[in-house]
Amino acid sequence: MSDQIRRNMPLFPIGIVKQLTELSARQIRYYEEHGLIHPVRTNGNQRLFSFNDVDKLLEIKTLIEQGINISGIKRILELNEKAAEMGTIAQGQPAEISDKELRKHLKNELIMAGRNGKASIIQGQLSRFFH
DNA sequence: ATTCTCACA
DNA sequence: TGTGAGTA
Repeated sequence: MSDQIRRNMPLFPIGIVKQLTELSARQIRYYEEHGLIHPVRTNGNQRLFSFNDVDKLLEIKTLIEQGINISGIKRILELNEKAAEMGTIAQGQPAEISDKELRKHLKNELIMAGRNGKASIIQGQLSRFFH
């Protein structure tokens, strides 16, 4: 079983996620409403969160504490995904796009995010692209 | 005992 | 965001 499916395996109910993240159930549900996380539903309509969801919520918590609004967080999360995808492509044997173009895209994404919010936190994820 | 949705003195 | 109501 790959790590991907392992990390996305629906495992815990909101009660446990609440303790793991120290976020209120209200907040967790609210963030779902705004598309920040996508927990699966059981037959009884109860949410089941994956390890990735919890990890994501922890990032969201950090961002919230820094005063970033939902839309800002949404954009940062999207950038992380794009960065991850590009990282996969960049590392894969058949480089689909040149390093030059990759950096160009990321730079634009960063500018976009920086304009609307106060987002410079993702540099940790992107630093490896800017040597 | 838990979680869910909805609504707001 | 908190919180209480009424369910499942």
